[in-house]
Amino acid sequence: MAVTMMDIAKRLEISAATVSRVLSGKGTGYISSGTRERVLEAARAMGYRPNRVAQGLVSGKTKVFALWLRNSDAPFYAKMPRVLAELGMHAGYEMILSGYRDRGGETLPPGAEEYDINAWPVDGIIAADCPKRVEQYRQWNPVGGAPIVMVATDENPEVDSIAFDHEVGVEAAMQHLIKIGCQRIVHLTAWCSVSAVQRCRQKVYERVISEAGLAKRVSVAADETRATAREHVKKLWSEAKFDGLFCINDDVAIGAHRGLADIGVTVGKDVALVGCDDIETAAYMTPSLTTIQQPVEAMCTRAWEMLEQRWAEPKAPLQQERIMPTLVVRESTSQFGK
Amino acid sequence: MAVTMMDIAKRLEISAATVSRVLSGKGTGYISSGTRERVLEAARAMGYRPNRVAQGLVSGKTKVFALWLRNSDAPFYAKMPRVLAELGMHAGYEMILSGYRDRGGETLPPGAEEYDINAWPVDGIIAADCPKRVEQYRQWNPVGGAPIVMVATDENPEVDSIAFDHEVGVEAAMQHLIKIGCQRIVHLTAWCSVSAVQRCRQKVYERVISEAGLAKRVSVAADETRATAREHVKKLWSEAKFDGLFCINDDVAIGAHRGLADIGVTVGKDVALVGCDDIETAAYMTPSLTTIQQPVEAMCTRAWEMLEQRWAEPKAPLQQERIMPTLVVRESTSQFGK
DNA sequence: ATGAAAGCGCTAACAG
DNA sequence: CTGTTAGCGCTTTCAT
Repeated sequence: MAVTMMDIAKRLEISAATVSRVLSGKGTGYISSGTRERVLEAARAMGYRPNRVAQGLVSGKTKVFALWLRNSDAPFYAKMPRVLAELGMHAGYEMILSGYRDRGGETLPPGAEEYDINAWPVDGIIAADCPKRVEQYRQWNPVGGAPIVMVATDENPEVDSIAFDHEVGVEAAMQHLIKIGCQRIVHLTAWCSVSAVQRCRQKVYERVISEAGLAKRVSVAADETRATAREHVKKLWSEAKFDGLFCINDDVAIGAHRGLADIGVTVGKDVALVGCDDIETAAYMTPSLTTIQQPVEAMCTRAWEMLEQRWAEPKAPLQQERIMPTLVVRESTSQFGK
Repeated sequence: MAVTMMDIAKRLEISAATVSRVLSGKGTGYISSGTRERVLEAARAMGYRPNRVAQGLVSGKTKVFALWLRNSDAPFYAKMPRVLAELGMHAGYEMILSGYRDRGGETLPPGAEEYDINAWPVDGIIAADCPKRVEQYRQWNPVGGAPIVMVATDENPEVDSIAFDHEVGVEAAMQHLIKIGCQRIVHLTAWCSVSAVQRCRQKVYERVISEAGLAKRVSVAADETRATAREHVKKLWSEAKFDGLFCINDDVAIGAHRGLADIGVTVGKDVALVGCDDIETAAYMTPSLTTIQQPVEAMCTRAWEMLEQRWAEPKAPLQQERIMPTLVVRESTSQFGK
C-alpha cells in the first residue's frame, strides 16, 4: 500500500490535519518550524506521494484538462497534443487526450455518447474542430460543466474560441494563383465534419473566381486523406485538364502532388498547387508546397491562456478571436509558366 | 452542483446504497424491478452523472492509463496517441498523454521529476522510447506502482515490452543498397536519448559494410529533425560525395532528401536513399522513399493487449516481444544506376 | 500552533 | 431485496 498522511501522522504522533497543512503549504506561518521539518523529513523518508484522487474529491478540482481532437491522424492536429501537454505541465496540469476518428458525418461515432457521459471530470476542455461534441457536452451539463475553449473553428457561439480567419487566407491564395496566370483553377475539397470551414473556403473560392471572370470547378473527394486525394486527382485530370489547384488542406494537396507526379504532370510548371495549413511536410516536398500558413502553436498558446483566464474569472465576457493566416509561397507556384 | 446518488435516494426515499447497486449494475438479480425502474428513471430525469473521482477513491482504480512519449513531434510517434486513445476508449479507459520534448541528453527535462512525482494516479503506463523515465518511476514507486509496458524500445529488462527488431531491418536495408550497386554508403544518424537504438543500428551498418569490403562513413547530426538533416547533408556532400545514404529514421531521410534536391543531387539516381519507420510521408515524396517499415498500429495494439493481460494477471511472467520490420522498396532506390 | 471532527461521492460489508 | 455503517485519503472548519 502507498503511504498516506495518516501514516506520517501516526509515526510522528501528531494529527493528520497538521501533516496536511505542512505538505499542502497552506499553513505557512502557523506551523512551528520544528514540526514542519519533522513532517517534511518523514514524508521524504517514507516515500510519501500525495493521492490526487483524494485531493480531487475534496477540492472538486482535478488539475486535469481534456483535449478533444476531431481527427488526430492528420499532421495538422497531431502537433496540438504535444504543445498543449507541455503548456499544461508547466502549470501543473495533466492532459487527457480523447480523439475520435472523424467519420465525415454529422453524428458522433458509436459508443461516443456513452463514453462522454461517463468521462473523467476535468477542469477544462480544449476542443479542436468538434462542434457537435461541444454541443452535446453542454447539453448534458447545463450547469457545472467544465469551461470549454474551441480551437481551429468557432461554430459554437457560446464558448470562448480561437480560430483562423478562413476568408483572408483563401482570398490571398486565390489572388496569388490568378496573378501568376492560372486560367483554369480547380478547388479540391473533401467531406468532413467541420462543414462550416469547408463551405466557407469554397464560397471564397467561388467569389474570387467569378470576380476574375474565370470558370469555377469544384471537386469533392470522399475524405481528407492523402491516399484518397492521390487517386481523386488523377480522375480529375483525365476528365479535364487544369492549371491551378487549390486544396482544402495540405494533406489533400500532398496527395494531389503525388497523384499528379504519378501521371507525369509536373507540379509547379504544368499545375500551380496550393494547400492549406502549412504542415511541416509542405516544405519538404519536391517541389515544395505553397500553402496558407495557420500557426498551430500560437493558437494552442492562446487557447491555453483563454482557459486560464476563464478559470480565473468564470463570469468574464466571452472571448472569440481569430488569427490571420498568411500565404507562404513556395516552388509549387513560384515556377509556374517559366 | 452536480446531482449525486444521495440526491436520487432522497427524492425516491430509499438509501444511497440501493441507488448505487442499481446504477453500478452490481445488484443484478437482487433488486426489485420496481425500484430499479424508478432509480433509472430518476437518474435520467435528474441528469445524474457518476463522479469518477469518488469511484476512483473507493476502488483504488481510475480507469485511466498514461501514454509517455519521448518525442511526440516526430510523425512516427504522433500516430500513437490516437491509436491508443481509441483502443482504451473501447475498453472504458481514458488516456493521459504526457510527452516531454526530447532534449537529446540522458536526464529528464527541468521540472519533469517533480511533475512525475505528483502525477495523476493511473492504472497503467505505456512508455514509448523513454527508458530513463521508466527507471525513475520504478525507483519512486518500489511497490504499488502501475504496470508499465515499454514500446518501440526495450532497454529496461524488468517490464513488459514490445519493440522492433532493429537488426533485421537494418540488415535488409544495407543488403539492398549493396545489391543495387552502391559503393560509398554513408550512415546518417543523430543524437537522441534512445542511444541504444542508435548504437544498434550503427553497429549493424558497420558490420554489413565491412563484410562487403566497403569503406564505412558515419555522420552524426545534431538532432533528429528534418531541418537539421537538410542542412547537414549538404555539408556531408561537399566534404565527399557518396552514392548510398542510410538514415536513422524517416525524418532525417526526408530532410536529407530535400537537402540533396536543394543542391541539385538527384535522389534515386545519383544517391540511393533509405530511411527507417515508414511514416506516411515516405510514400508521398517524389521520388518516394525506400524505408524500413515498423508497424506502429500493430505495436500499439499489442502493447494494449499486454497491459490488459498484466491487469488480469499481475504475477504472470514478463513478456518481451519483438516485431520484425520489413523493407519497403520505393523509388529512392529502385531507379539507382538506371 | 495543533487536534478533533465532518464531509467530498461512492462502494462494500454486514444486517435484517 | 434493502437499509445502516464504515471508510477510501485528503482538506477544512471549529475548537483549544
